[in-house]
Amino acid sequence: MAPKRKAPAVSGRASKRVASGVSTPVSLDSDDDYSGSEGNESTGPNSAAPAEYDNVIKSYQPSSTYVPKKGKQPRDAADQLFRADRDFSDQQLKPDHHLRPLWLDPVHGKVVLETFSPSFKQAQNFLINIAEPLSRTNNMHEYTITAHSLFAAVSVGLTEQDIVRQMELFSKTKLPDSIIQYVHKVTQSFGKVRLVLKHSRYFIESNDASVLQMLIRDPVISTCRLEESNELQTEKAAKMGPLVIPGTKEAHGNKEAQARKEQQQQQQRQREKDDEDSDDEFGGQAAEQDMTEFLREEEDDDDLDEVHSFEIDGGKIQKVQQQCNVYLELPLTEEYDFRADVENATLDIDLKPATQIRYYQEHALSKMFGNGRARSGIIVLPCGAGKTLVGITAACTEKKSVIVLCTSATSAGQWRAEFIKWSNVNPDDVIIFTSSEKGRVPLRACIIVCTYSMVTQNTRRAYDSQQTMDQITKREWGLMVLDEVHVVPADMFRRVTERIKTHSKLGLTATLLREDDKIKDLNFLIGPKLYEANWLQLSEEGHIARVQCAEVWCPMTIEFHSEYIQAKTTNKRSLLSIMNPRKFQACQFLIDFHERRGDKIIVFSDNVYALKQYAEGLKKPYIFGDTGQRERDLVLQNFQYNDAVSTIFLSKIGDTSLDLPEATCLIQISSHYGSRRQEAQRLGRILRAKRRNDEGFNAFFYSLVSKDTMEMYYSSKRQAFLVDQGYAFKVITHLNGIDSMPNLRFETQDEKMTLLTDVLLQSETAGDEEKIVDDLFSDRSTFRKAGGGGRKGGGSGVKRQAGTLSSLAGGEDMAYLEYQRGSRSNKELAKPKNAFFSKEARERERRKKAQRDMLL
DNA sequence: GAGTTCGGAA
DNA sequence: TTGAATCCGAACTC
Repeated sequence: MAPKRKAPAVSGRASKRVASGVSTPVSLDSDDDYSGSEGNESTGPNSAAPAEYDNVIKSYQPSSTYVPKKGKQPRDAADQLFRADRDFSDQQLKPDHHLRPLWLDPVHGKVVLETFSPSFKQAQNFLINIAEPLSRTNNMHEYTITAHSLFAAVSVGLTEQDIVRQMELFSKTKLPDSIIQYVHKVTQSFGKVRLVLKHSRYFIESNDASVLQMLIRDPVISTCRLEESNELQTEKAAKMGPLVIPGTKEAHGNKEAQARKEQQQQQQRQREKDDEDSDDEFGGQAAEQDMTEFLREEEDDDDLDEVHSFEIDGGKIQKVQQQCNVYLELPLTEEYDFRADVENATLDIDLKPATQIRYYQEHALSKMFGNGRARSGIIVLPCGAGKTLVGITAACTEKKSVIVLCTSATSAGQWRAEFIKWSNVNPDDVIIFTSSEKGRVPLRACIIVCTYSMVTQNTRRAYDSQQTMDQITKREWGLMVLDEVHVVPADMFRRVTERIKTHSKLGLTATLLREDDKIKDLNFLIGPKLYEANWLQLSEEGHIARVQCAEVWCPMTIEFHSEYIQAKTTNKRSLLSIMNPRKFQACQFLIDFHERRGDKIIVFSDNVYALKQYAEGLKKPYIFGDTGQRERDLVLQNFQYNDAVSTIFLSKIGDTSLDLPEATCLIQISSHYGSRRQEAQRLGRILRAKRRNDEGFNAFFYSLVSKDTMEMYYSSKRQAFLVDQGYAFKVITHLNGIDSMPNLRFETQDEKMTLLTDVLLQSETAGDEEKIVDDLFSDRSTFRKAGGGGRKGGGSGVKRQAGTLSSLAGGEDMAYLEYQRGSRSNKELAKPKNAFFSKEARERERRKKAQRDMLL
């Protein structure tokens, strides 16, 4: 028997959630015993909590029957990390705790996983199912158990017993009652109620009539009902046999694939065996069982029951979902029994025989189709790991009409191409619906690929697109694939789930995060997160590239820094820190270094002015929003095929809309505040590097940061996601060899000063272009006034004139002249047509010429 | 094809 | 923790 040891206090993010919670049983002055956290019991100070707190309380973490040690008075700043509610030192450790990898926080539902533990792998597989990963660093992974994460666990087929049994197995301490009770409470209520689409009508369905009776009485839900009576409809539930997902081992009869598969399986078994061996040390029974087997076994257990239901208004689904999910903690699961569906036509589609999906894709799909039906939910895979193929395989499994939504017209085209590439679908059945390509929607089963905006457009719809839209909203879809699903919660995009009637929804994304809190809406708009891949694991296995991340600290020059200190606006400050000459030099050095290694380099800058300065200063081609399509293609083609062009500069246009499989090195010179998603997305640009399988290949990711500026703060914030994924950022404070580099820009004081004055001038006028442009008309102040406001202003008459100079260069005279001449509308006349006066036209010409010179 | 409008991002 | 300012793409119009 091991002596009683102290369990460490845990602190961190999850605890924040509880900070304001009424339920936290912390009290420094009360000796009352706490019988629970519900807050409406009459013991303890919480009894005073007003009734409206009820929901808040409910949504909190494990209802705690755990009573921590009585608090002590805080003594110093660090003391809050060891507050009474986080001090679990009185928890009894199991004798063989060193073999078990989990630390459980009985109050906040936080879990710390030791990666060096012998049973780390099984514990991780298990935790992925029941908890949200917060952070995965070298030695510790941090998870949190929430209502949603448990909901996801239940929805992929785990039972309360499975969860408790495994937790007990992995935990270093005896499983606290608070957690057992929480799991019980949550699993009892979750997965009980389903949302079902039948004959274009929506029903709330359950095997348990009493739950539905309760819902009918709910004031919000009752208003969403279609029938008046309290009678429920009742019918027998159907039962189905097992299902085979295409592209998996069961699906492949073919010998060769079989052999290959078997070899892989054998390796897999060997790996598992290794893991098991370590298991046996403490007799882990359940851990041996792979999660997918769990899923298969847990199938069809509700076949005996009758199914009860009531109908709700199709337009109020979101309201019902929100009510159930957020307030009643009774999330609606959406499952589509597509094999029993005879109403909707079957789509003739299958994966091409040679197509094999990777193990994690299969894993993800087995979560979706685990019980023979299609569950709605979200699958998280890093860029380049084959999200598209997951979507296509899902479509091939259901074999019903599919609608694919993507963010841009380009990616719509790519989806269509991928469908044709991987499956045997008739190309005529894959229809693109964007503003530039409006296919006709046939009545038969088909695949529609369209942009979100095409579906969500509210006003001014072209006639033919309205026609197509009607076709889409009128019919029932089997599967809706939402690409880049993290964009969906934005209020606009909510409409897609409202407008399109679909039986199942599959969300795909690489980065399930936003800086706002709308991300949690996904839980009821689409469904729970079904699967999330571990980036590091995939890169170790060679599915995506290995990446070295580094943050390069560039000291500010004295002049720049003193200007930075004095700068009044953040705009000026950020420009100064971006244009820091030392940073420019670092950039130049890194480009040179990697070009010589044979890398293809992308340099990102959010700031367009800086982008131009850097690119032109280094004589490299660049692309930003205003760059025309033809020019873009020219630059990209050269980047891809021309060895002389190894570096291109991109504005944030490159974040999403360009496909750049050649890139192997990425340098970031400025970025948008603390956006973790942008950082992750940019990293994603090099994950699909074609050369990733070369021996010892590494991709590189640099962030250039000016020291002693806000950039330092933002940079650390941005990295949070990647660090949580397990990436390590090296800090480089000095680039070896930069001092001896020939032709370094901004070496002389003169050059630096010129740059500084340029930057200062720019920062004063940035975003206000008309001020600097027009040297023909010198009295700026007058015509700016005359211009009638800026971008947002201008109630009547000519709108948005001041957006560019052109609107008012030479002021009203030009416009007036044209007005007189033609009979065009006001709007059109506001801008002078004469290219000579247009700064932008001149600028465009100049740029085109410069780029051509560079490329040819 | 160029320009306008709108909405999103964070 | 919030907001302004900026950039960008899609859809539509002519």
